[in-house]
Amino acid sequence: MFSQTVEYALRAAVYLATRPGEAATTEEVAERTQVPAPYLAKILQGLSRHGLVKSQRGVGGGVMLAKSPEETTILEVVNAVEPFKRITTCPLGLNTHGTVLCPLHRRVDDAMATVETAFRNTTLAEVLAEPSASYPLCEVPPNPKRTSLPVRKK
Amino acid sequence: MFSQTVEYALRAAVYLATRPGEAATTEEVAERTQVPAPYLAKILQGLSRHGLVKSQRGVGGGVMLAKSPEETTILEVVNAVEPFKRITTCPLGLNTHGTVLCPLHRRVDDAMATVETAFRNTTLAEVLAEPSASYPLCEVPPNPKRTSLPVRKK
DNA sequence: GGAATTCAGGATCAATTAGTCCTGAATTGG
DNA sequence: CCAATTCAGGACTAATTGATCCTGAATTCC
Repeated sequence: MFSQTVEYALRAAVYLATRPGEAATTEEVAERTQVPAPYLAKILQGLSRHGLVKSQRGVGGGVMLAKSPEETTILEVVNAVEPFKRITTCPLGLNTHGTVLCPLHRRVDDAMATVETAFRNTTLAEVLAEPSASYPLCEVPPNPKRTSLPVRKK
Repeated sequence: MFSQTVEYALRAAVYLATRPGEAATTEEVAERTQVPAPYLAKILQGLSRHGLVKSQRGVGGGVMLAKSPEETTILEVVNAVEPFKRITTCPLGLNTHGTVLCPLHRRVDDAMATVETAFRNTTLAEVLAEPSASYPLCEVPPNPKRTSLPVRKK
């Protein structure tokens, strides 16, 4: 129901939320979220253009959330990569009755509205705070803060 | 959020529900639902294979709902063309914690569950019965019953 | 300044989805 | 039986989505 890209963007956002104010490299996020690194780079670019994350080049750089996890909703993340498109006019193009949707599209749009609202009301902080048997990304806890430069592998 | 194919299948199903027990040709359904006829033919084939519609070849043939509109839910239609895929296991593939989803995927799946339930609880008859300012497919009422063979155009 | 690091952006490729077309088989009516 | 009708199914094309790769620009450290 949601695209691969949305799924990837949410994973990345949640991971970044575990390290607010701290830059993580694309490579690191990719490993922790199990997303193909080059594709994730594109997605993060998109989030950056939409002002959801800030990026910094060079040694010690990377990407970090632009706002706090408390202020970032998962709807914002979704909208940044793939605008949540509600049904506002008749999909058949026959706008013979203004903005009133037919019963079919009314019901479909109602379902979408429910999802949109749920996503609007959920912040990254809430996702992280939720008591659960598993960590946010089905993973072990986040990396420790980088104090020195990471050792280059090979 | 839903694919074009799902949208088309729902339109076709709703249209057929306006004429229960009566066969409509693919061409007729395509015109009334504004769906490309050859593509709709494929979709109806799928609905037929899943037992949602019955088809009949030859003069006077066409497709009709296999069950009554009261017994056909929009979830059945959706599932016939594109199975509603809930999140049952960790999408990261790290099934280190059985069937417990992490908080992120728990919330996403909850949203999907809401939609699935709404669709399961809505029949085609309910869609048609809903009082509204517009007809089910943003259209004029359905064609009258075919009493004689339709005149070939051109 | 130079080397290493890290993101930005474009070009490209592969896979999936959407849509078309053609031939054949079933059915009906003369 | 023959012609018209109508769906079934396969082959094919086009558009979108998912994914990779390469070059360049910004940044840091020495």
